[in-house]
Amino acid sequence: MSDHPPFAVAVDLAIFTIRDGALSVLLVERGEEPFRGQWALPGGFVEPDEDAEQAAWRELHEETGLESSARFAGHLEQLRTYSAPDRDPRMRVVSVAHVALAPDLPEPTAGTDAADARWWVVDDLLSPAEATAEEAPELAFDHRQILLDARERVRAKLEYTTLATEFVAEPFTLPELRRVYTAVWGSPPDLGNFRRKVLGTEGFVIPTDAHGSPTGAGGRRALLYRRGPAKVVSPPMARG
Amino acid sequence: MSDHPPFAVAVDLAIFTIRDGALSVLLVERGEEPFRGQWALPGGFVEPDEDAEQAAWRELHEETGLESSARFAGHLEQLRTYSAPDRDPRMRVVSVAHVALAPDLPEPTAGTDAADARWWVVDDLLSPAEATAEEAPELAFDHRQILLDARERVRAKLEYTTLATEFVAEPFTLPELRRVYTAVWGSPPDLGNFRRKVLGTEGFVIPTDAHGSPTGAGGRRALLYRRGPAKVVSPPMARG
DNA sequence: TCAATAGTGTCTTTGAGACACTATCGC
DNA sequence: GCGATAGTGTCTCAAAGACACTATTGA
Repeated sequence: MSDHPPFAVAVDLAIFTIRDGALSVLLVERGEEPFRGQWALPGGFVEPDEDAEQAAWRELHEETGLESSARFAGHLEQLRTYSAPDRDPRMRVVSVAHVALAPDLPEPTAGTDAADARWWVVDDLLSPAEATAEEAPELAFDHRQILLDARERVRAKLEYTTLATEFVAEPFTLPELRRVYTAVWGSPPDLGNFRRKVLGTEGFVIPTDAHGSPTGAGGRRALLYRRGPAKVVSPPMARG
Repeated sequence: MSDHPPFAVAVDLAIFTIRDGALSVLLVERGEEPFRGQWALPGGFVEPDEDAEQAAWRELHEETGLESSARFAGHLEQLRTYSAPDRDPRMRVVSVAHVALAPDLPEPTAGTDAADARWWVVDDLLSPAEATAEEAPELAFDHRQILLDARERVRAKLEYTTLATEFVAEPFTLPELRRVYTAVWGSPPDLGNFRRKVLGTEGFVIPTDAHGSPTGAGGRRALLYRRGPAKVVSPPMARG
């Protein structure tokens, strides 16, 4: 009972954004063993002087290439810890997985130990039917399970929090915000009911007096909003 | 980036039960440094051949004294991981905290490295107003924060899951189940509305044809139920 | 003027909140 | 009978679901 065998402690990140109307996640192609050449969630080891959340922020900045530039504007939270004894063939590693959300991040650049990095459509990666244009790779380690859990966390939190606003850049329109729900849940919430819920929830969004640009050819210009201070939505917005 | 400093990985448990109508948690008095003599959540180090959840189950059995006897019947789930660099003065330890629920566990016996072990009323430990009969000890390490997070997890999960049934032994009456909500949320849900919700949620409880014994002196005998297969309550039961 | 998108109004249904009422027990 | 607890019924109100309708833009 008094021994405490050494472990390595890592963080892994499921970094989500909405690209072309689809929930997407950042993966890196591993440049080193194990799983060299396979795609994985970005991550790294926790340093001696930082906690897991700080390590996650650091990795997030490194992987998204926003290290030196302005601060990352999105949301980061701990998901859960994965600790199966054989999850890393090299040694005993427990991983504290995190979920990050961001509006419209730039195309990533490969980090120091990654051969490549790019966005993938989450449903392409997780759906068994792989009739999609993209080849959907198997993920390294237990990262498929982490990604499944991360997607479920995001889906659930859209129901009872204002987290969706973290997926859009300010200022944003209500149709943009609605497209976030459409991408995450898989089908669009009713337009009228969606507006009633968002606008009827105190502090969800703050109206501005400006209008957005037209989306395509023709169509009314939507009003622009900013994120409000509210964090929870009660009662929750029901998932389709 | 390629170094991976050694950590110890521990599990800590917030083991809850309802005793005398109050949400209670099991604490152990530490028999060794650091924090010798202070009260703490039970826990221990993860062994090389087990994952965190297995370690949590093992500790749960050890601490509740149910090791050799019949299997523990309650619920166990991961809460979150605590990893502040200075959370343990001896060395770098990350703790994967878990929450466990059980009906009516016996008075615990001190484990190998604990001087004592007993149940505490959670509100006595966490409320700033310490006008209670019990002296409310400061908790060792960051265990006060873990207990706060664990209580909030349980409170939240009573809203949208059938988790409350894990706090009562089968078979149970609806008034017993209602007392679980009363203890966790701090005030009793309306009796009629509570029954409507529980009985109207398919698979929450399964009726038997037996009646319970009278509670005190006089009063109708309540029908007995068993846990149903349902895990979620939708829409959620609103917290008072 | 038409297609496309943004936004409003309203009827229906569901379910929670509140609370009065009835039923069954020990004494 | 009475007090105590278990259980039922019902009125009201808040909010979601469904969907029709109006408004504003570019081509």
